Amino acid sequence: MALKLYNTMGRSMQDFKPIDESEVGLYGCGPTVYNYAHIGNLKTYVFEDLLRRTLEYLGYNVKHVMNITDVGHLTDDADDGEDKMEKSARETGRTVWEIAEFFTRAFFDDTKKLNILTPHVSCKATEHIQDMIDLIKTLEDRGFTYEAGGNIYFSIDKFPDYGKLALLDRQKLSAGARIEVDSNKKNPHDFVLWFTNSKFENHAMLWDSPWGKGYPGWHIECSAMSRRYLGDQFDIHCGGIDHVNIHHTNEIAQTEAATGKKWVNYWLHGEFLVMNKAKMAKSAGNFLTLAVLEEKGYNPLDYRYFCLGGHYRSQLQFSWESLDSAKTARNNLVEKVRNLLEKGKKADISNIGSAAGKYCEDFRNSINDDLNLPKALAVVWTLLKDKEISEDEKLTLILDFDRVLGLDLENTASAEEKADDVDQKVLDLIEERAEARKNRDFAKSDEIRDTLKEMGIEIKDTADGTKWKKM
RNA sequence: GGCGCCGUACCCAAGUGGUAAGGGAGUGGUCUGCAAAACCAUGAUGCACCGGUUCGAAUCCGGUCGGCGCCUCCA
Repeated sequence: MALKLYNTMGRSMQDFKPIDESEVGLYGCGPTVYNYAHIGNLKTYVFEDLLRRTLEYLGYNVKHVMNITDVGHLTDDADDGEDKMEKSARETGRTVWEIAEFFTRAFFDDTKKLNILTPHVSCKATEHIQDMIDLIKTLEDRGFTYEAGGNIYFSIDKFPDYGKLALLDRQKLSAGARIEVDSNKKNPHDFVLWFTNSKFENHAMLWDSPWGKGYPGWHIECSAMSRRYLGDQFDIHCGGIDHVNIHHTNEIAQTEAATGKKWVNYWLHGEFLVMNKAKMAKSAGNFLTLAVLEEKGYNPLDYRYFCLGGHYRSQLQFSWESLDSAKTARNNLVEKVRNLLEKGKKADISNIGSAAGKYCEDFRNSINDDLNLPKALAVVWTLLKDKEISEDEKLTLILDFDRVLGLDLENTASAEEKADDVDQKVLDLIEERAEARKNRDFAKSDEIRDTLKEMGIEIKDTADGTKWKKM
């Protein structure tokens, strides 16, 4: 079975066929670095990571590009809200450049903890201003722009296909229902390519351009940078579902207007994380970062496992209860892999038996089915319970599957085995307790168990002696 | 108001025409000084509700109720 992906363009499941078999071009919209990413943002990056890993698992050579939006964008209101980065800088007494640097680093710290593969190219908007200017000039030369009130606008009426991704032709474009329309716009859905007219003095990020000193509109950066690194046409563009209507719609208009060619073949969008019946957002008061989860004792990979439990195209309900269940499940999985590592030996995947091969096929069919990771996880659990499969084969298959799951099972399972960083005192106490148990002094034995628990060490008595692990 | 999506057990969640995956929790058991862990067993005659199509519907069609998102920066 070939890889099938749900393409937002056309709203249908389609067989994936790359433009060039030797390299798949993948572009994902990256973060705007004015604040920490919340776990809802991170859900989308986990999804994109699963997409990339799936493609690589299936043998494709992927070129993954992601932008870093380090030019500020507007906080609210049509085109005249305050710039998010400037606001963050003003509030914290740092420069916008420091803000961008700080939160870019924080973002990559988070993705690393989630075992998200680093994009082959991470490109900053501020380092590609010239590419954007060039693209705007092309649009200008081709007659898609107009100047009004000091800003350069894209005229959507010049681009007949406008809105095909978002099915906008089926919608009545009723802009201005919630915000005041910028009176400079010929069509309410026109958007700014270049601003020279900022409402705010001391706007720190300004560049020279043929239209005057100013800064780029938001949508142009993705068009310009994806084009630089992936060319005029490439395979897959993904991002959050909220980008369908405006951002991706505008990107398509700009890029296709400039090149005169179809741009991207597959558009994939990740659904939102939902908490207390609302999408996660700072304004909704349900803003959780990965750091908060860590403070509460969760491993970032618990959150990754949690994301694996739902399909990327479905909203995922966050609750502490469901995160707990993901944590327990991941711990159980790691425990099983640890046992397999102790007893089994990793074999060559091509030499497994036919019964085991069936699981390989099931797993592959699951991810081929538009990245059905919940189903793929079910395959893993069913495999673990199957008594017909040897432990060597189980280990081999699961470590192979983990190339997609990205749970870092081999390292996690073996790392927790190491005793290097444990206090000698802990080992002494365990020894002392064993002695007490031998003498049937259970009061003392239980007391030591409590002491160890306070030290963060959990113990269990098995037939092979007492085992312990960090909680 | 327009557009898109969703409603499956206590929780999370697959399943889009052939008789309900998986995980967590719970319960019972084995083991244990006890505990924990582990292992074994166990859960929807049912898929928001009503009607229709069909030999057959969670899945298709119509309606009702409820929820989410986008239309404004947003993952």
